[in-house]
Amino acid sequence: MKGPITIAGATFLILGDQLASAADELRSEPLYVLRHSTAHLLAAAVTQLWPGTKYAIGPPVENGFYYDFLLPEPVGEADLRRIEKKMEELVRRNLPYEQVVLSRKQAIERFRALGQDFKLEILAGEAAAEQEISCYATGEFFDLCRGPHVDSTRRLANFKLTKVSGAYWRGEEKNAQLTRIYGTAWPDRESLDDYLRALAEAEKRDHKRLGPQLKLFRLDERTGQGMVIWLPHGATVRRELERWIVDEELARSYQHVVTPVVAKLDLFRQSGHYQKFQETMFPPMRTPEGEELELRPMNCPHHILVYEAEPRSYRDLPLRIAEIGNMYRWEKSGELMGMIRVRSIALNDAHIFCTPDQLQEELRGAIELAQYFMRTLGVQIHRYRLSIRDDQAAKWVGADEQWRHAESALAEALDASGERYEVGRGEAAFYGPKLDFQILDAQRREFTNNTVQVDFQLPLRFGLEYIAPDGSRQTPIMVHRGALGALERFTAYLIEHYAGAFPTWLAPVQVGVLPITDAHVPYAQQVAERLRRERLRVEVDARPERVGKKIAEGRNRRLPYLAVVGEREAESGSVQIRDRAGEQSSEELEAFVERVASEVRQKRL
RNA sequence: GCCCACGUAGCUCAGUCGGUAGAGCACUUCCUUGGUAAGGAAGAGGUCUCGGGUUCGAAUCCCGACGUGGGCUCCA
Repeated sequence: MKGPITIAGATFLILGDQLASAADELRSEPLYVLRHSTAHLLAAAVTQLWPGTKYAIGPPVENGFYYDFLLPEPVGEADLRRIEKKMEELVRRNLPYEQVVLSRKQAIERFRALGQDFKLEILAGEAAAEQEISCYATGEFFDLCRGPHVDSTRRLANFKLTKVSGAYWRGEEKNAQLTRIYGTAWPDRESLDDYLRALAEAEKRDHKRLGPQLKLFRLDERTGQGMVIWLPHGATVRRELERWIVDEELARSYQHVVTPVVAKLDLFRQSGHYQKFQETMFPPMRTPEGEELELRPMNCPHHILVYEAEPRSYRDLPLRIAEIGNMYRWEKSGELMGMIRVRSIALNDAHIFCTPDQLQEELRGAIELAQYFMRTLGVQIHRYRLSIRDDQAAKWVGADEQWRHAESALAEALDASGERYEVGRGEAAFYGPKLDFQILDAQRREFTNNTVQVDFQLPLRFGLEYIAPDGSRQTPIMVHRGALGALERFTAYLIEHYAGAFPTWLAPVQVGVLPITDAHVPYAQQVAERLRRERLRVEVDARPERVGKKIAEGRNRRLPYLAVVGEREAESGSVQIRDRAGEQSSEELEAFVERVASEVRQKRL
């Protein structure tokens, strides 16, 4: 399951096993060694504090490390301080990290004597082939480990334990749940402090904090979990995005449709969603008349019905059916997160029905459109991932040949785009491989923002056809593609990306007009009216407050422009403009109107 | 769903050993009409998430439910 694989003549590094299976060069990186050794230090402290603890694995990860334990009693965040103290004590004792190479038999005996069942499992599993078993001893702590490590615990000074969570042994839900303790570790005090400071900064851009603060959205338990209330400001941002998306798609020969969020359950039986995706679907509704209705988890079946609305000829293809489609997924309660992971989802969705000859170009077009959207918004795709099957056949539907065809088609389209990408085995959709556009949130957690998928299955399940030039009936290929992604997740991402300071064209309020005294309110209203005639979004702050306060608040609200108007401006028909950078300028009202209107037209960043 | 936390005014948060509720901002009213980052005063606002329990007495301790956060699993 590890190592490079080859698709369509190109070779890719497999992701998904994180650093735990890192290549040998990576294992010797100084920072990797430091964090890996700190993980051992953590385990040494924990096993001293809680004798009888069984330790599982403890790899370095981005910014730090963790170690998984089966503890004799529950351990929580309140215990972290105590564990850190013990770690510091071990650091002061200047304990060496000593490599001990044992024969397979000796190793098994040793870990059996220690009662370390997880290590025995590893010896019987992934380390089964090795005859010489590398172990490391640090004081009384003894671990199965390839190393390398630092020479002594005294090299480890700049660490901090950060959180406790549950984690399943070998990452499988049916296995025992272990206690995972996370920490961060750095070569020097400054790097540690910088990292902790950056975390605190990231919290300030957190969409869960900024969203309610800027009145963009709220979540209320009375709507049910994962159901977003888009407040007027957030709805404005979303509406601007939607208008833009629809315009751009219409310009690329997409046809927009509107379809309902509820359908008979049989529709999802036919599509296969109910068989393969059921645990992510809301339970069916049973009507008094005995009908079974289902909230749709995806829009594809409805778009297939659009395709079927009339007989199709090859001349109709490619047929690009688009919708900003609402769908509902029953995500488990613990999986929900702010607006990034929700249960009511509005996807910038489309299904392209095409011939095999057209597939390449359609995939490229879908990739380019997504990139155009991202470029215009000044956001960056963190990485591209080609998600393919793994060898657990039960998870996937369709013939091998079609999967291979689909995988190579995506790989070729990606190659043509010139983007570097990685391969995610086992990350495919149940009906076909996909290309995932990955983004990072403020805390550098990775999410899939958008996908482009090739699908041979659904057209077959629905018996879709088109008449080919020779008069024969052929099955079209379906491309499922997002471009912007889900509006909830993407808006959350934008809030964090811009730290709430949306580009003017997206800003819920673009200009705040601030009269200096009551006497200037009529002129302020005039200015606002003029701006509104250009379809700009304006607010007049007519409260009897000092202009300094109005400015402070306008800045807190991240308004792109504040127009201060007083005696001078009213007389000369001008505005005193203050932008978000704090730059001030006096401008003729007409010049300002044109400047902002043009900035909005150009969607300037 | 699972593990670990958390839940006090609209928001951010204090609240000691169990003794009956506090601040700042926001809101309302009054004063102030002030030219570029927060004027002054007063007022109103609470079933301390909900339900049980322990106790003479619970925001505080215990149990459960609900919700939120960080992870795990899953995923756009």
